[in-house]
Amino acid sequence: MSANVRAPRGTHDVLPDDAARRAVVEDAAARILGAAGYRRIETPAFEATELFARGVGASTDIVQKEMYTFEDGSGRSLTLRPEGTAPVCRAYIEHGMQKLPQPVKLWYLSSFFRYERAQAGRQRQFWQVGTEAIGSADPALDAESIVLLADLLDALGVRELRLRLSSLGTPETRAAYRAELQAYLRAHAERLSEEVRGRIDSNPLRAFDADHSGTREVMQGAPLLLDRLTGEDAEHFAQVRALLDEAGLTYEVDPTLVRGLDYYARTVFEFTSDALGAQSGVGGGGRYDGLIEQLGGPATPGVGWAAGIERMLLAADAQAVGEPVVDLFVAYAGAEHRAAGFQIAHEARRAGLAAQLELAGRSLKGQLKQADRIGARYVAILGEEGATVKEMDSGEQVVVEPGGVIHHVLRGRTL
RNA sequence: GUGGGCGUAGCUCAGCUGGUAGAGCUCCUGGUUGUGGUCCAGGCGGUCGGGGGUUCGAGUCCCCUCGCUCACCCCA
Repeated sequence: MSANVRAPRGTHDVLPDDAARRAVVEDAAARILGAAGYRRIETPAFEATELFARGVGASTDIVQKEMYTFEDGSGRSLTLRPEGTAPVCRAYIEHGMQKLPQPVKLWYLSSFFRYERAQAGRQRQFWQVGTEAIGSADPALDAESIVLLADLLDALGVRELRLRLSSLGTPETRAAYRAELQAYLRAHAERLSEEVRGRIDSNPLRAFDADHSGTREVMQGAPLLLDRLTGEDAEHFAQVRALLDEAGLTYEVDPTLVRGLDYYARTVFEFTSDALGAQSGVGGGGRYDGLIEQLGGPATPGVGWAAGIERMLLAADAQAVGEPVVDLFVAYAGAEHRAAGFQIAHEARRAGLAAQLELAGRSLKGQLKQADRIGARYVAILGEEGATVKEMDSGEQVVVEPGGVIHHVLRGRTL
């Protein structure tokens, strides 16, 4: 390894070409979510550690081993945000948004941080676009939320998408089911993998995801949460499904769908793309009706999702991003004309043109080459006879007064 | 944290059984004493990831280490 400093593991520079593709994502999100009444919010990049410990759940991998936690100068424990829902809920409480018309619909596009081993589609600093709709338990809100994500993924051309859907019930149902599942797992403990056995207390639901053959056999006969939903929860789920059906969305009900954060209740969903590698989830979310209360606010329902920018782009057809337009490149035949060129380039920009000036001391030949590379439509060459304005496509050129360059280009632009 | 693969110029790569480094592309200059896209010539650019060992000699062999990458785990 060379002695040069590199970007830390799991981080990367967003270079100009990539930044242009991201701008497409941001524009699509702003358009689609804005049309549905969502307004942008941005929360701090770091928060009190306690927010995530309480909000995300102490037993989750995120809290147990993936947080970037540090002390600031006064000894406060802070953590780089590993996800977006808890911070937005914190902001909802802190700013008294329960006094606004409900639901409060918010979206964000921010970076998040998790200390994990990087691989394709998984970075230590990653970007997500996400929504949170807080203050209503209406199943229409769940369905609308899912449809919005589907629209965004569709607009971006994300390939080979699949939507999985389930319901976790209310916290009470979930707790009762959890006890039932734990009892079942304990009864078959000897056939379970060591890892799953060790998680019976902390996260029994995850047993459904195990690859271990003995565990899989046991899970074939395990009780399913979907079968234990109360009448209200079952009805809520049925209404979400009916609305999605009506919207023409294809999905698969997967009773084993488990999301890795503790705050989910009732509806949960995840979009995956088979065009991706092992990290196939492009976006997912669900309802978190108990979270606001958990964080010290009034009992308030909410639903939201997050989608990974890097993963959406990986799974999307490479969309050609248009080259930036350059109206004018100002070249000069000798250094004594540089000051005049500087002024013309500046004035051209004030007149609304995209204008660039030779800035590297190239030979005239090199300057024309540069103008060609950046796709300039006109080049103004300043010299003894005045300004030679050359139209690059045709190669035609005319000599004008230096003060007439901008007028000439402006006229040509409308042709 | 655990495995597999890979580390030679900015990029893509070559370098045979060890003899001390090359090509293409890019960039700059010149051919055209003031003019692009083609062509020709030249130039810039590498302690061959790092350290140690074997050897008269290591980019080539051995050991260690760091990094990148894919996967496990988990998620966006």
